[in-house]
Amino acid sequence: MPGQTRKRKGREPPLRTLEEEVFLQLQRTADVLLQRLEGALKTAGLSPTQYNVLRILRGAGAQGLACQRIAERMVTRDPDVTRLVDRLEVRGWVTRIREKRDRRVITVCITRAGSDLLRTLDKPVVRMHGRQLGHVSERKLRSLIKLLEQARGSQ
Amino acid sequence: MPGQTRKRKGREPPLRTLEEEVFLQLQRTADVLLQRLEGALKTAGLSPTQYNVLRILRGAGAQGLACQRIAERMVTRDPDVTRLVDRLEVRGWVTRIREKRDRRVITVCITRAGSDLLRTLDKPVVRMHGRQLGHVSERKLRSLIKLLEQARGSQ
DNA sequence: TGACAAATATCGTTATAACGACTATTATGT
DNA sequence: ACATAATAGTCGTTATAACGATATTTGTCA
Repeated sequence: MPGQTRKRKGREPPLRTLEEEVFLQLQRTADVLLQRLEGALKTAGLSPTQYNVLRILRGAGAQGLACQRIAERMVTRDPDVTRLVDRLEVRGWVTRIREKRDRRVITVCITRAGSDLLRTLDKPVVRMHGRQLGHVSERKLRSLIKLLEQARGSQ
Repeated sequence: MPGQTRKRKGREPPLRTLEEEVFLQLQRTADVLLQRLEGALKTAGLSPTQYNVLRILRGAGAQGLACQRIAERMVTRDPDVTRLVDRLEVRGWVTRIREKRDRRVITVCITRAGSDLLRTLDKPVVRMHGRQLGHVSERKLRSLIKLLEQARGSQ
């Protein structure tokens, strides 16, 4: 990691600020936890992003969702929903429909196969999250959520 | 987001657990803060990962660091340090030396140009982090760090 | 109505990440 | 000393992300 505290001759790199420390811890923790999810999804051939989109679509139900609405709800931004959906469509997990009312809009729906796939993942994913964070008390988890919300609140 | 609470006919998706909620908040917050860093680094043509490696190398000083040591210290894992270093080398920010003592090892050092580049970024990055998290009290930031450490402690 | 702006999605291209296989070098054990 | 394993880094390939530019359709307003 950068920003050491020990002295060296010449110009030293600046000390790390508390804010930067938070940033680094956050990135590091997010990465570690993400790796676990990747592991749980690997058998299904899904990336975390693809999994996220399928779950969004499952939540949307039969009426589906426009691409832009999908983008808004994603955990991590991805400006190119088109190709993300492309891959899901090729594998038969979603379908696309061009809206008649507003022909600019494409509505995406999860298929039966997509729902089935998700269902096989529900329990493993919940278990994985349990193993991952089960050792932290509920009180602390709630506190963590609050702090995270605050941390990105200023955006 | 997936995992709604409202009822629907047929099988409903399972409710979201507290652990999963923490996971999602964590990913979301990490992503939002990362975007800010990307913005601050864009003028220099650096990605957050490249920036991270340069800072690691600055911290290592003149003696440099083996590729594997770099990988260990990175904020987010990247198994392919080779090509990451390739790009930095092409742009003149690092140099590579094959070690005589153990010829399997390549030691990477930051160049003067690399250090200069980092120095121009130091203040903007600190300021950016300040804007990003300055509205959260020091006490809360410290609490957040502790919780994040705990959250990934079980790995 | 017609010109122009805004919204929506798609696609071309380049850069980077991900996954393995591979090479070179050193350590280990008999 | 030699075969074998372990270590460190490189590279080939495929998939995905990032950045713009480009249709297409709809809304706005003079």
